[in-house]
Amino acid sequence: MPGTKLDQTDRMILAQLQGDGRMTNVELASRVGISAPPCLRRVRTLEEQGYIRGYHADVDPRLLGFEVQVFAMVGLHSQAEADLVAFENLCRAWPLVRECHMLNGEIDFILKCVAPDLSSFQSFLTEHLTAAANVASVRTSLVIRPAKDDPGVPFDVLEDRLAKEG
Amino acid sequence: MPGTKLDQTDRMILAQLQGDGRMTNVELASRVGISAPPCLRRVRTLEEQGYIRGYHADVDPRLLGFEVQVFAMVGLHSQAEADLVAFENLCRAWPLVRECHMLNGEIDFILKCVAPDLSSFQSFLTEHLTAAANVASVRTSLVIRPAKDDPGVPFDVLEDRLAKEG
DNA sequence: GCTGAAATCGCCTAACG
DNA sequence: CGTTAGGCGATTTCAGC
Repeated sequence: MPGTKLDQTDRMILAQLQGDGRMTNVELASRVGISAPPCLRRVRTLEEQGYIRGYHADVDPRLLGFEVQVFAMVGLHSQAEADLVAFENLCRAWPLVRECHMLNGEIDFILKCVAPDLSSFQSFLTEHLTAAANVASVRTSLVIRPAKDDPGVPFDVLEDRLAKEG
Repeated sequence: MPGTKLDQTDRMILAQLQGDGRMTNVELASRVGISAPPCLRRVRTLEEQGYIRGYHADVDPRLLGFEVQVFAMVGLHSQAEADLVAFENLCRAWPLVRECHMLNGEIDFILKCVAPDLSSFQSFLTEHLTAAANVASVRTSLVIRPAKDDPGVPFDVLEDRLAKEG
């Protein structure tokens, strides 16, 4: 599906749209040094081939009343594939769970959660997460403060790498 | 700074732009049931007041050659504020570290990292992260597969909550 | 204050070279 | 990939609720 490999213009487009996803196409085109029509064609292709998975406004959870962010490290009793998938599907159904990643090592999953306040998170924790089938252990850590939250991919690292390879 | 409280139209705008940050303003206006000019004014206000922190294309790291995603749990020797800030600034300077959150409990920080491959991550780990001043312990877990990665805030939970309060 | 309607301006996006 | 060109969206202005 990814099909074609990207040239530097494509990578510049991705870097620009990662930085400002609402930029107009003419602005984008001028920044990457081509005219608008081919720029738009490239963007459409990048979307179709999956390089761009979507565009999202970055909304401040705290200002909207979600005061609490929590990381939850989850261990399961069974790591059989069917049981892993079952737990992933549970996570997808829980709106307070925003991210769920399967890990190697002792922790099976890490979950990034938000909640309006501590008590509603505790309710979720006791009534849903720790109560779920196959869940063996849950360790939670409150986010005291977010120190860095950059989107996606470091394009400068990518360019460095490509430069060294030739 | 947040100043005014949001009405339901504002929250619908946020929910829509979180779902598709590149939607045109007329499309957005029709979805939330008002005409384009007031809709645009609301969006600008939401941006100025910090409810919308930015717009970002969601770029696929793997297709761009970042095959490895890692969570790193970091413990520090000193939790004095100056030392915490010093570590946060290090993280901000490391491009492979995409997120850094200060936590309560035994773990002081959790880092979400990306890297082109395992060996470049190992290099970063040994030469930079574990070598950094004040770092006491680092535990890393590779992401086997991402199971859920939803942006921001669950607006359905927010609306439920507001409905119950009246 | 807010919204909506009209008008202008600029962008998007075909078709073609 | 660039240029042209027609249609649509964005944005200001102004009037009404």
